[in-house]
This record gives sequence, structure tokens and C-alpha cells, in this order.
Amino acid sequence: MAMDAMSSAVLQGAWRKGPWTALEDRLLTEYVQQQGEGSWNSVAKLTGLRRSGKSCRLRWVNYLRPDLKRGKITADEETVILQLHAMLGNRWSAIARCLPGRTDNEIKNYWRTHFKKARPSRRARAQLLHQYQLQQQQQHRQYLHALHLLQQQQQEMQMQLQENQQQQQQQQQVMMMAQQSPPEEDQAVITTVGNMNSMETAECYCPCPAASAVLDLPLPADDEDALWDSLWRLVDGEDGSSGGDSGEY
DNA sequence: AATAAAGCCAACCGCGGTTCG
DNA sequence: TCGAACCGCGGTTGGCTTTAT
Repeated sequence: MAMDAMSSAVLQGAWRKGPWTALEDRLLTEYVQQQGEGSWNSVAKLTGLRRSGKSCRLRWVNYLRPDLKRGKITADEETVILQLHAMLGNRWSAIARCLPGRTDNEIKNYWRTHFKKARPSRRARAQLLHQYQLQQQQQHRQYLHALHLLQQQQQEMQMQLQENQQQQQQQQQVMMMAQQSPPEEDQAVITTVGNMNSMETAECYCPCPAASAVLDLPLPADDEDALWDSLWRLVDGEDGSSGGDSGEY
């Protein structure tokens, strides 16, 4: 059985890919002028083009068709695209049918470029991250400041306690000198007071309302999407209602 | 001036629906 | 009726150009 051009190309995996040359465009255009649109798989057989039918159709529809409009999308066309997309969603071919001379691919690309709010680019992400780090540093400084104040407070309390302890010891000594031989119970009392003092000192390091308020500073969620959402709001200053896209992207 | 990043668009891929032998 | 071929669609990718750093 003789092998035709297409079968041969398929078996050899020899379909050409990538950008079309002027010669290929001419061959395809001549084919369509003679045979009309359709039967794309026979293009390779009849013209010798090493392109798949799919590729030929796409090239014709998106680039070679004579009724295609060249140039940028106009403001009016943009309005139509926005309105139709709001009604139809991503049905690009349906939208394209309402815009003579424009292809679905063109409209799709235009939409994605101009209206789709994509995940931030690497540069944008770096900027967002920088802003975020500055915010974190500021929070950290606030935290350290609060901690410093807390420690000062604790040191003052400790010094106060030590002074009290010294005063008590001095009083004890005075009593001892007066009585010459202190009873054992009093020793126990001194020890107990000492322990209580140390307990009070220790209590100063326990979380107090001020400290827990500092520790309750909002920390970033691990969830990446939530993080990016908040970062977007940070940059845009938006309330989350803007964007207008139906959430499809 | 060099280079990295973003913008843009043509082309490819995979999938589902339709047609035809 | 069924399976292969064909077609069309939407999503994705690759590469060239422009812009920003």
C-alpha cells in the first residue's frame, strides 16, 4: 500500500511546528482559494505542506483569512468584549462572532492581557514581599519596645522587693539582738518569707495582660492564597470588591 | 549600556462534539 | 451502530519585543 504524504509525515513524526514561513502561507492560501475552507487534513496531501490539518486550519483562521481586521482592538470593540464576556464567560468563539474580523484567539489574548488579574509577576511579588517585610520589621520593633518596657517594669519591681527583703532582715537582726536567742519558729517564718519573695519575683515573668497583648500581634497566615490576597489589598488599597472578573481565573 | 522582567501574540495541546463510511 | 477521522473550542506555552531597573 503506497504511503501518502500525510501518513508518511505522521509515521516519521515529521510535522513541522513553530512559526509559519511566507512560502507555507502562500501554499495554504492557494489551497484555500482553490479548494475552499475545510478538509484541512488534505492540505498536506495536495500541497506538500508538512503541517497538520489542525495547524493549517489555525493558521488560516487566525492569520491568513482575508476578512481579518489588522490593528489594535478599538474602544468600541473593547466595550463589546467586556459586555459579551460578562454575559457569555470564556466563550471566545461566540464573542468573536459578534466582532467581524476578529478571531477568538485575538479576543482571548486581549482579555487575558488587559483584564485578567493574574497571580502577581515575579517583580511584583518581590515588591510585595519587600513591603510585607517592612511591615513585619515595624511590628517587630513595636514588639521589642513593648518587651523592653516590660523588663524595665519587672526590674523595678524586683529592686523594690529586694529593698523590702533587706528591711525585713534588718528588722529580724534587731529583734535577734534584742532577744539574743531567736525561737526556731521565727527562722521558719524568715525562710517562708524568703520563698514567698522569690515566688513573687518569679510571678513577674509570668504572662501579664500587657505581655499577652503584645504577643497577640497579628501574625501572617501560612495559607499562601490568603497571604497574597492581603498583599494585594496592601498594594491596591482596595476593599476586595474591585476586579470585576467572575473569578474564573 | 546591560540585563531582567513584563507585555504581547502566534502557535500548540488536549478534549469533546460531529460527521461519515 | 460503531469507530475513526475531522473539526472547533478553550487553555497553555514559547518566543519575540518592549519597558524598567
